[in-house]
Amino acid sequence: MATQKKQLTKRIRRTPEEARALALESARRLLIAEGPDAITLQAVAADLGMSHTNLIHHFGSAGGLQSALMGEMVRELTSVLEKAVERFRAGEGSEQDFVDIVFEVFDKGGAGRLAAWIVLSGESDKLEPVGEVVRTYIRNVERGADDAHGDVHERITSASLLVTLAAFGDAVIGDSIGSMMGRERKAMRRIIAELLPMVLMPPKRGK
Amino acid sequence: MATQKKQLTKRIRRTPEEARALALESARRLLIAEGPDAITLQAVAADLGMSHTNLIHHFGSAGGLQSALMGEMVRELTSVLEKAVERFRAGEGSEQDFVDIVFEVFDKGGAGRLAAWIVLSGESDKLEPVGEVVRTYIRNVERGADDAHGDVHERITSASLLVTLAAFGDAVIGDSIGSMMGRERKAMRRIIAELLPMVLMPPKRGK
DNA sequence: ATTCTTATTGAGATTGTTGTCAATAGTGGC
DNA sequence: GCCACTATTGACAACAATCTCAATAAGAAT
Repeated sequence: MATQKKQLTKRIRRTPEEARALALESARRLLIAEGPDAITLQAVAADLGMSHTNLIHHFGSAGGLQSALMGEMVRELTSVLEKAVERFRAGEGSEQDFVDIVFEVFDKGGAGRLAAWIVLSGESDKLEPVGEVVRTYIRNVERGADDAHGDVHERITSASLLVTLAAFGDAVIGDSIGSMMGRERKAMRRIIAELLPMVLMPPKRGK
Repeated sequence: MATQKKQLTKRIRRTPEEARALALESARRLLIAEGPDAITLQAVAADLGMSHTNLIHHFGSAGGLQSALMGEMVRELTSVLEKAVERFRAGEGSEQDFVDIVFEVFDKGGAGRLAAWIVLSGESDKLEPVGEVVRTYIRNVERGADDAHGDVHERITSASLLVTLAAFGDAVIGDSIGSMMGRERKAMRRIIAELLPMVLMPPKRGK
């Protein structure tokens, strides 16, 4: 029967949803600002002014918090991608617009650092929902495409690969690489946007 | 005067260089196989069958080991890049050969995971040596290039950006993305090699 | 052999993180 | 007001990682 010390500050009682939302928000800030290792129960709790045991109460464990964060960010990423792809298919934006949106979610949204973290910690399967979006996207575009330019499937997956990898790379090391080469940060986006038509509708080669 | 327990196994005495080399080798294996968090003094020591205090003796601290590993890998990366660039400039290989070499060092060499780790842990300045290589490369190529295709500097940095970011992205998340799209791993290399001439010698646009 | 250097080791001390457990205090329902 | 539910907390245990320190042993030099 251990006795408990007198309470110093007033408790703030939140709904479970709100508590979880606050924690995930804080964890994401930490991820983007200081990297994956900074996401500890203590750090998140301190950032929110609550005890770390409360986080365990809501997420079950430290791993639970990590998984929840990954899940949330993957959901957000897929959602943004879905909308961007839909707009592009409907002809409501230029290649540059599309590329910008993808680059933005990987960079500012933290999806790039998130993906790097997930892969580096050996949990690649957590990225599967993104794969699902990509696959249905490819299927949809194929249905609406004309067959004038050879293998439709190949062209579309090539373009997707190009944009995704470039956006990812740009988000994680674009800052370093850009400053090394003395180029402004947006350069990569322009290059990709200009190359996109070449991949989607390549000039006919020998056939 | 604490007494020390009897020695169980024979000590293996190495030269400092050999001990450091072994440790770095082991640390690199751990990085590639299990991610940055797996590189602990204990894990490396266990892998080598030595005590972790010995690693502290040779590297000063856990951070010292990390820095040494980063330094070594960055040196190797820059060296490989230098040679590849030199060969490509001398016309001794196709675009595909060049791209393959860069992709390979980022992937198998672990440079991709290394770079991601460095950036995620906020030590981007450790990548500066790579920047130096890239800059002298750009200067060299500019000197030998003909001026027929507009802004030489812009074209060359664009191509470098493209290859570097793509190789990095491919090394870190290429496996996941590739399997999501049901494409073989080498697809990205082919795409980049095909696009390279378009960036280096773009078809003239309106001028 | 003897000495000297230093690579190597075991034993704690320390710290940070995760996790358990019982006690406490908001909040809504009665 | 009273009660049940549970979000929240403090105390403490368990563990892993880093690091200090003195002791030890391998190899070279003399």
